Amino acid sequence: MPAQTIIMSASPAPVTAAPHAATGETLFWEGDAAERLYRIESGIVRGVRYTEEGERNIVGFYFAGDMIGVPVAGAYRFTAEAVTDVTYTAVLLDRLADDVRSGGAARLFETVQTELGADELHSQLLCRHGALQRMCAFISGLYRRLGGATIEAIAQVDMADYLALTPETVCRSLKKMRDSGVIAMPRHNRIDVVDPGALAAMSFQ
Amino acid sequence: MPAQTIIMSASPAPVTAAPHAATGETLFWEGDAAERLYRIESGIVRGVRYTEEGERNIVGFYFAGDMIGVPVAGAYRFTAEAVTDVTYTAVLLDRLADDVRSGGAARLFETVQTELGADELHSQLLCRHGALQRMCAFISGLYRRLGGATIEAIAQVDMADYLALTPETVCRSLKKMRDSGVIAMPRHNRIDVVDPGALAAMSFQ
DNA sequence: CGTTACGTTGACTACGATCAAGCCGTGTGG
DNA sequence: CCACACGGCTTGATCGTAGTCAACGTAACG
Repeated sequence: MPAQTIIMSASPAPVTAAPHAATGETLFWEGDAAERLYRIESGIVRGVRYTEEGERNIVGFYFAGDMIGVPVAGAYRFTAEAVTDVTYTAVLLDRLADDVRSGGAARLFETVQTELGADELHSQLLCRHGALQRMCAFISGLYRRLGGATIEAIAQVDMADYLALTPETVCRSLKKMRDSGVIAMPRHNRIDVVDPGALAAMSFQ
Repeated sequence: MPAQTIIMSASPAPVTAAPHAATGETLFWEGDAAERLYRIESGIVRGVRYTEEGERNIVGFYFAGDMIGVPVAGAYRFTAEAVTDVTYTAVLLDRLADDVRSGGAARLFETVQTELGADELHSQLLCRHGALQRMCAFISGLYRRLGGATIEAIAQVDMADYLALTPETVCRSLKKMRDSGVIAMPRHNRIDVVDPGALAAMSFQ
């Protein structure tokens, strides 16, 4: 069950602690009626969808500053699960409409940038032929997005489900990247980007 | 150069002929400042993007009723090219903001449904392993979207660039589908869906 | 009528999925 | 505290499939 905490209507003075979701918890479920958007304040969230055949797909990873939960036909497009401990702010849809009213055309699309951008990125990654290039492009993208050399907490299984690869292939690709010296892995779930330039170069075959 | 015709501000009485783009013409360019959205009235449009390495990617096909041209950071996300002759309506962004003002939360996301849905579909297709399944899912999706048994005018090269396959593989997959009797191809650029059920079934391996 | 782009077919190859086995780290119960 | 089990990671061997290269056929257009 997702955490149901939301920012209540009118209590501006003392900002209570931001709502929180522990590792593995679900923020919202695919298909549920969307009442609010979630703005991630800290931590990592993964967007999950299950195919008719029962395969798990990851549609995106989301980070601090991202706004997720945009509905299609009133329902959430994917299930949002906390990869790490996550703090977030919930924004009621009605409240959002007010914002747009005052913000005008420019603000109109701000709220959907995250999901539009995430989907776009996902397609671009999947278009790359070659497991190694896909992995390099993925890690390179994370490196830029997170603005730092260290990527932590994302399981290889999740990368596999995101990039439409098998866990074995992900593992082998990471090994190649280690052997090439573009990354280091002090622990299994931690990737240090050593040579960002070479990493980016390897994204384009 | 794209057709620059737009619906002018206040002339409600006699509806002039809808703006028109001939086969191959460009409606808008990736990266251009987005001033208006395009609502397709008839025909087929493809969304195109070129990678840094010069490869052509097709990000989506759009049909009558679809609204395209949603900007990210003020710029169009892809180039829109007319696959067939196309008629469309241009909606100024300012006008759109007015609409949202009067329409409230529900209308807020209506304008982005097309692109959000298209990106989602694209990811789902690309996630399928197996060229035949990908092709079947693609054709099956077109069949449902177009609400008819006939799919015309989409080149195999375009399908290849959309599904991240080679033209050769697309051709061979279509041949298999012909041999299985799920589709017929009276001409090279026309596909008749003969057995929609079997087609859908083949989408899931 | 020639040119060009697209489609078709075949032979070969490379890459990633699959199957199988073992390893490691974490968490739980005796 | 250790034993054990579980999930995730790692490595190897094999196989199938889609990419590649090459050649030819066919439709569309000026």
